[in-house]
Amino acid sequence: MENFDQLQKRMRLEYPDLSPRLQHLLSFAISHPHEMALETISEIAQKAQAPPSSLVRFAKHFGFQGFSSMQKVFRSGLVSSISNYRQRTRDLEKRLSENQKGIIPPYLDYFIEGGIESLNNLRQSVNESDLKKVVELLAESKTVYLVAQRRSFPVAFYLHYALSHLGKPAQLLDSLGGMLSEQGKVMKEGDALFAVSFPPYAPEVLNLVKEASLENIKIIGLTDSPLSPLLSHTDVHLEVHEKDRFGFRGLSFPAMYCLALCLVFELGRLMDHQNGS
Amino acid sequence: MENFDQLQKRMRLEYPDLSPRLQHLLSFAISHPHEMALETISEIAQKAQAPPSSLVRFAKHFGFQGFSSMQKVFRSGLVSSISNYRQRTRDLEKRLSENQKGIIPPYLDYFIEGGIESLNNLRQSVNESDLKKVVELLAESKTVYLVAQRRSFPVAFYLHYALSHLGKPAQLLDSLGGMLSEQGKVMKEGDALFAVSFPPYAPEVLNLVKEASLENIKIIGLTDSPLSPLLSHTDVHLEVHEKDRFGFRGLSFPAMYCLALCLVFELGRLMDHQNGS
DNA sequence: GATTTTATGGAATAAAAATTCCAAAATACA
DNA sequence: TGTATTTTGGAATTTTTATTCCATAAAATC
Repeated sequence: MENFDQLQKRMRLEYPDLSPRLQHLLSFAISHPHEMALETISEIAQKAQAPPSSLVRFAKHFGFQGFSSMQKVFRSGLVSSISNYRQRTRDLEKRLSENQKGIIPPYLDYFIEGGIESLNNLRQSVNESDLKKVVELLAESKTVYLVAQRRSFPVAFYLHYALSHLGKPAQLLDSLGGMLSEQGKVMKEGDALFAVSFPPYAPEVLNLVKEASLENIKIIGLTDSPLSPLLSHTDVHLEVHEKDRFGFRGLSFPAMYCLALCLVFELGRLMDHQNGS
Repeated sequence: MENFDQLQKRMRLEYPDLSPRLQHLLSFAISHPHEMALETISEIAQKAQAPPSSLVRFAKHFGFQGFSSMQKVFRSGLVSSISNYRQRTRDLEKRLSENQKGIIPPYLDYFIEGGIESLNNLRQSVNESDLKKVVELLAESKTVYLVAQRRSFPVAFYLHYALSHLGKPAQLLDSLGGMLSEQGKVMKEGDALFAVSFPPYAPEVLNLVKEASLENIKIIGLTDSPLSPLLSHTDVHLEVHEKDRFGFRGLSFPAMYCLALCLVFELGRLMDHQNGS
């Protein structure tokens, strides 16, 4: 019997020649191998948003007698990935314990562990009522302005993208051409300013926040510590503590993005709810 | 639903009080969890040298409705050995679907679990030699150009920030004023283009990549699937599969940022090493 | 050692899952 | 624009799988 890796390779190769539906199923199969291995044809069909018959057709296209025989290959792949995974974990543990000083590459696992730890910490560092308050402020405000500089900037960009897609009026204060302060002048009472700032706290952001707070604009802060200079001007703030790796603290910000995603999601729900009722 | 570890514990405890046949099945179940999880009742019956009805009886003895519901627990145990957070996610998903009306569920936890799962998957989806190749390409190139649009843009921005801080000449092609194509004209042989693209793949990025590859610029791709249109022009590529949450697939990209951070770190090491020797 | 109770296997049945097939929709082609 | 071809979804059917039930065997109790 053909093994899982071979099958996957073959599938990737044939992708361009498939019909739209089969392409769709193929990309589902590749990104959800566990589901393909373990669930029944109708459960998979539901998740992949396709009828069961298409899955049978899909299997047949790749030369299987039917869905079931294809699933066997996925199952064998699952089992072998388990042994690989266990092996890898053991290896990593061994290397780490043998070699406390210089960890031996690949470092990727090490960064992954750090990311997971940051995410786990997030559970504790964010309290539910602050989160709720932030979402409500965002919902109430006419326009949400987003500001961040340097390494925090991607978060603001990301929020701007997500809010816009939600239909929430949002403006990114990107400091294009050094016009940050001027960009900020557009804000009016009833708007909210979402400021993201991590050390070294950019003074431009701090200034903007100060000015905005004088104009009665609601300020939401996203930062890393209770000592952040931002906090004296915010109406609500969320705190995220990222785990550092070799001094690269929070460069990858998994917890922050996760929190941002959650915010947007909750805002979406709230907005739906308000429209619906 | 009871989880696999709890079940196993309970089974071991009851062992002495079971009938001979059930004892026999129990020891089979414990020593062959994969079979219990994946095969059909009759296949298991055959391997365990017992009739199928005994397996049903076995399951019922432990309070299950039948064999199938017990098998689900074994399956969840199988998967959780790959990523032990997955079961929790499933439980959460189930709770969410059971309770769709107005509860205040811990959505943040749900996104956290998703992030953790993405990070865990990253271990499997990135292979070491590709990663190494990317780092080497970055090290060799005179200038690294970064391109991405829309929701992928923050990653490119982030990489630009990190590379610059490392002392690696880097340029962000940000499409400011719609000048993407013109910005790309600056690239010369000896440079590298790092393109990030996730669905819906921005055509501008694809075009830029095509043009660059004609000019003998090394192309590095960061994308989500082997089916990405980018891939036919890249010299190396890295693949990241983000877990989706309520259809918000990869909006928060924890795995991608983690990978990017790791890349930068490895590049830094390589550069240090080359300068030092 | 007879009788009651419990355990067991396997055939019959029920349930679930996979597959087939056909009509309708979409697409390509003339 | 009409016709042929391909693709698609879903209901009907078949196959597979799980479960029930009962006759028989084994063990325990008296």
